[in-house]
Amino acid sequence: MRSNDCGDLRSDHIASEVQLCGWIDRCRDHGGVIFLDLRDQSGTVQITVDPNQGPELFSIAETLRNETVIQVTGCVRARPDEAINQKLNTGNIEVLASDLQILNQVKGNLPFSVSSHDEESVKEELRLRYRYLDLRRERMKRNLKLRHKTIQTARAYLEAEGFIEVETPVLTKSTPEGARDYLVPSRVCEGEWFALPQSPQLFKQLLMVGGLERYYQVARCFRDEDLRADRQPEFTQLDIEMSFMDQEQILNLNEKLIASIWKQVKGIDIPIPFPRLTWKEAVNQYGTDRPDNRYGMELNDVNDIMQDIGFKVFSGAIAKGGSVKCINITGGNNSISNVRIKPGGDIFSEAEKAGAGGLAFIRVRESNEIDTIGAIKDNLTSSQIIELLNRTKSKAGDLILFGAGETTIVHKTLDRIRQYIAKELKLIPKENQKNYWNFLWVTDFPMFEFNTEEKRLEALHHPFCAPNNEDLGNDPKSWSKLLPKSRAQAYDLVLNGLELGGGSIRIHDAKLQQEVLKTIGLSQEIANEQFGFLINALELGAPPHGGIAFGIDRIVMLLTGEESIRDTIAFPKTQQARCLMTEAPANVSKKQLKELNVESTLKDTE
RNA sequence: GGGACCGUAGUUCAACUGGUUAGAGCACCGCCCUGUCACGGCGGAAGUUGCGGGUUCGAACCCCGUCGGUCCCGCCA
Repeated sequence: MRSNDCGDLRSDHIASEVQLCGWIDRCRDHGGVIFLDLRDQSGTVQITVDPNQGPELFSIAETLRNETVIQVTGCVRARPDEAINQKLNTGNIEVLASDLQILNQVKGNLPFSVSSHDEESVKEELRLRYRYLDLRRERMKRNLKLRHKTIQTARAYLEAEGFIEVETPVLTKSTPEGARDYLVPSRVCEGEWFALPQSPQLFKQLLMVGGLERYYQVARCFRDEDLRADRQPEFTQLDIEMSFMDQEQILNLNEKLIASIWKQVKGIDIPIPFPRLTWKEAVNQYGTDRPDNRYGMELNDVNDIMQDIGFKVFSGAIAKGGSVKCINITGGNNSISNVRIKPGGDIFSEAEKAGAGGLAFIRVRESNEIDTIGAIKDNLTSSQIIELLNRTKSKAGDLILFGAGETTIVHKTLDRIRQYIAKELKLIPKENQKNYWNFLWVTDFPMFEFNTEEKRLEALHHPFCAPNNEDLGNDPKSWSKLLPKSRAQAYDLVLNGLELGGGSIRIHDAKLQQEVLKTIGLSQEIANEQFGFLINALELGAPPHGGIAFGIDRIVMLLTGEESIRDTIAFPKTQQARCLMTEAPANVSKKQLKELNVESTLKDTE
């Protein structure tokens, strides 16, 4: 149907006869001559329709509207000097049409303009309803190409490293831990249900037991939880697992993988190895396990200074087992007014959203003088003030903000304020600046955290992470005592405050696996019912193994600079997990439900 | 489950404090135009202000409900 792509035509093609297909991006009808911008996947080129080429051709051209699909035959020719358009890659030439076929018309009005010349922002609701039109636009096309390149680069790298891609089931078994499952009723096995995988975790471990040694998969994962800008009910992981590799080797391999993606996709050399923080360091210094450490304002623990002072908000918090921590904002005296940190202010309300009751502050003046509320100032001795200023490395002109209370709330509050202020004061590097891409490994996560609602320990990552050998020791008899306080051989890759991926060394010992399941409160019976196949496999020659999974959608979001992963996915869902284009989910017939032995408990509204 | 914001011609936006016939750009339709490239000129059509109810002499605007979208908390790694 076509001999060339529109966007590829250059001066070299002058005098050659070409056939092109594509969409009308725009037309300019001058009465005597008509210019058509013809667009295909490669770009656009100007088609010139001259009445001298025949009245039939010309009268067809007069009827053309935006987004009509046409086929053009014509001759490439140089534009007159005064008509050269430097803004276009194809701006030196044009195609003089000799024949023009309409391949498809546009009926009625377009829901929105496709041409990239119309940069007006179209409501996302419309973009999603007519996603195929949105995909024709430059932005989505660019994002999907970049996504493709990201995945291709990963495949090439892993191929070179001896990995093989294996597909794992989408219809699988519901598991008790983790997110809510999407369920699929089985027709054949009456009354029983499949679940869609939250990740291929167990299958990839079983591939290792199966001797595959190096596996990867671009795997679709499903989680039936509420959505966010960076969360979709179905999303894609680059899932990797390998045998006979320790944590150090796995991290090395993966930072090379990430560096090669950034090199291929963005042309940027990312220095390796990536910096590392332990989980404990991350939480203590930044209040979160995925810190953005491109700007300062680290958290300072001032419990020792504040524990006995007369200001009860501070000393009382510590007495109850909580903490007092603070961040120093360089030059904050000028950049942040009191109104903003007092009740009703924007910074105060950020603290409130994190669960804080208040937001204490100290303004640092010359000669170690401070300004703050009387209740704090009157209760601090000058040596305590000097100690505080030293601890926080504060100078005259700085502003110190405090969180006091339950330690997790203090961390959450200061983490949130830190990020908010960095954004407000424009402390975050721009994409063209050198330290914009800030990769970080966070390691040594705890194995478990306490779930206060259910009053039991929960796996922080998942219950298949191997504990740290030093923490656990060699005596199985002491495992039940040592496990709850052990660190895991688990790691997360963090980029600019976003978690890109995470993984761990897995347990390959059946006894230890059972002990971990017991620790999170699964009885032996339930553990066997849910994970018997895994335990059996671990008893039949499982190699030491570990791996990682990266969130492809998030990686592409960062590479494209988009603020939502929806813009990296061809057909995403709305926050109500609905597809506006197909209108899924939708009702099914009673007959279908009956076959599946499923009945709705919703009242019939018909 | 909870909080915040949004919904006006096909589309992007406007419409003062509740006050005449809800306006404009682009798109669309008609006419004119041979070098434009976000072409230009003249004219035209286009609206259940998401939907339902209420308050009011009077509602796009205020109130209640509902549907849809976005962001966030809870939830989720």
